[in-house]
Amino acid sequence: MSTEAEIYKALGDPTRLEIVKRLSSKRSCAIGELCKDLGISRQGARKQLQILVNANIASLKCVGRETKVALDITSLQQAQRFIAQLEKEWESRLLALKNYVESDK
Amino acid sequence: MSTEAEIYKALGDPTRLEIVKRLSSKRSCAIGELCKDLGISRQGARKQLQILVNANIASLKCVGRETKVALDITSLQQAQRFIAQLEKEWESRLLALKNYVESDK
DNA sequence: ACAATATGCAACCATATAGTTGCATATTTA
DNA sequence: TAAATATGCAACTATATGGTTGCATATTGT
Repeated sequence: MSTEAEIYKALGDPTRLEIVKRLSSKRSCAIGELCKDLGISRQGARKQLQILVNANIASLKCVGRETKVALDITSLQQAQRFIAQLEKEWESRLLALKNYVESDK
Repeated sequence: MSTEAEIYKALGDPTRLEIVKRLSSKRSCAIGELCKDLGISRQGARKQLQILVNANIASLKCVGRETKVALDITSLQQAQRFIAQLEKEWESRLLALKNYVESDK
């Protein structure tokens, strides 16, 4: 399991976010194809992919001589839930403040 | 306006995420108070705060000799919408695949 | 006025990060 | 089998990052 910070950190780089965007609209693609799209070296792309894999945002599967990359949405959902929780606390605090102000009328 | 990657990058550090958590349950607090809670130097906390401010996740307001820090949820909401959009694309792709497979029966 | 408090700015440091290149290995195809 | 393709691993580099300390400045309380 990844921590929230790990997941956000993985998403917090333009190259990796671009990878995630591309994977979200593709079924899966090979590393070689991906690095051409990104305009960086294969090894550069591979390093970023490993970070996404470690954060459970992407998964790799060897198929013959290719390595297929696919998106894994579980961490993305975890990240989303975390923000939703923050917003919930924020809103309940605002509500408490509102009640306090109104009780003072 | 911040890019998605900037927002995630800002959230992708344990110290900054801790700051965000604390701010979500507090109305606002001074920098001095915050750095004591975090167990790091005031300047260390200040640097992290500036990153959150640049990402529109926190805002600063001078009040006398204090600087009050408050959460700004607009960027958090933007980050959440971005993930929601990714998931939407992901799901529609899965649905298309499902339809394709079933049409093949 | 003066001490205490709360802060900002800048320099510094150790480590992490994003990318590169070179070389070795496994799979496919001719 | 030999060439072409797709990849992994390791070393290297320049820059970014997270934190520190030192010093200057503004506000508050006695």
